[in-house]
Amino acid sequence: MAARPHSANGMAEQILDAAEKRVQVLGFNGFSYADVAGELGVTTATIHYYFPGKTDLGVRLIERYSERFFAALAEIESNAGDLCERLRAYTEIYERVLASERLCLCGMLASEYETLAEPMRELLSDFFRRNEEWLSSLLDQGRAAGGFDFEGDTNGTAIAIVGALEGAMLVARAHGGMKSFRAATSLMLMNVFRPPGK
Amino acid sequence: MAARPHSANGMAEQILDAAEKRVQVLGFNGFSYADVAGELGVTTATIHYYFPGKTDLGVRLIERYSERFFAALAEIESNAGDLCERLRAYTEIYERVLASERLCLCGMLASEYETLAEPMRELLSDFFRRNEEWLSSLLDQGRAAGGFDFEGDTNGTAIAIVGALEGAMLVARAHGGMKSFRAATSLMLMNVFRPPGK
DNA sequence: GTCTATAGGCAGATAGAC
DNA sequence: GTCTATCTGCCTATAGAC
Repeated sequence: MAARPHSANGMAEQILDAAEKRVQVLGFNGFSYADVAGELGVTTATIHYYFPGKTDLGVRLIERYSERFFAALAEIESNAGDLCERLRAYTEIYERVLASERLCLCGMLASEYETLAEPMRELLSDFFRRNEEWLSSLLDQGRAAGGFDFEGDTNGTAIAIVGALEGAMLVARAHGGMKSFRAATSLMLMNVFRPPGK
Repeated sequence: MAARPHSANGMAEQILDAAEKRVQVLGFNGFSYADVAGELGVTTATIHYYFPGKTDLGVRLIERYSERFFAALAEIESNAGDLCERLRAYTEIYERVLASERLCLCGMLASEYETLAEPMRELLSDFFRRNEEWLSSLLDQGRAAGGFDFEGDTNGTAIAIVGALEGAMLVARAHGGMKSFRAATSLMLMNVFRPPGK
């Protein structure tokens, strides 16, 4: 691989890393360019060079987070595990985020939805829609294979799972911690997996 | 009831009403004294007269919301309905909030938890703890009576229900709307109510 | 109780030197 | 690419007149 052209290489990624952490902890309206600049040892003008407006930064944050998130879902699919293990792996993505003392980037942004510019709103909606689609597909397969025993339509169940995990993270931080998050995931998994006839 | 002493009577409540709406839509960091003052036709100095600091206002908002919320739970208990109807009524509290194009005040504040002063954090934790307790009691009764068929401990199930409802509201606003919220509640209710042997 | 006036700080953003 | 310097605007908060 050829050497990168500039010494500044990676600055955009460093900015995204620092901003991402702040959004996941403090929210999009809870951090400033000065915060990020301070951590990186640059001035706010440098941040504006890479991301002219805060919405530009926000858009890239959602895009990058989504890319990684759905890459992780593709990773789950490429692994051999059965459908139960895949759903369990899905919940573990959220659990790892919470363990790092952050919340889901898109969950945080969803709470600020009404204050966000349109480009960010659209990407946020896409994130949840793609989660819903991925889970719906998994649930359909599980139902066809006989391993899952949930009731109701798969789309509704899928979006309910996303909401349950996002909400479990939210509540866990204010009350109950990781223990209450795990209670929520295991309850959800038991309900989906409960063997027919039980 | 005697006449109120001042023409200004009710100003504190009007401030709380206007601020509450803003927190439920925009978040605690998403509104300003100027917003509230503008709606009420007064200046920001008037708001500061009743609530010297924004944290004072936030504390009263949580206290008042909690009083009303737990009064609604007491109302549910005083009505004759069976345990299934009570749990259903619990979810309808959240549904009415979402129908008014707001989110739960405490859910919104939970997303901003790390930016809040300590007095607000404590009251927030109390809100979720009291919800957990109320639901735990309901679940214990339902289990003893044989009407509920969930697995796992009641406290974990209780906090999972709170998280599922909070998260369902959050996600519904960014994607799916009321339809996806209802899917989440009916899934949750079916799981708790599923008759043994099914 | 509510106002005018204003302080003091921090936000996002820009121009232009280097 | 990154800086210095600065702008404009909004924020929370306060002093003091009425």
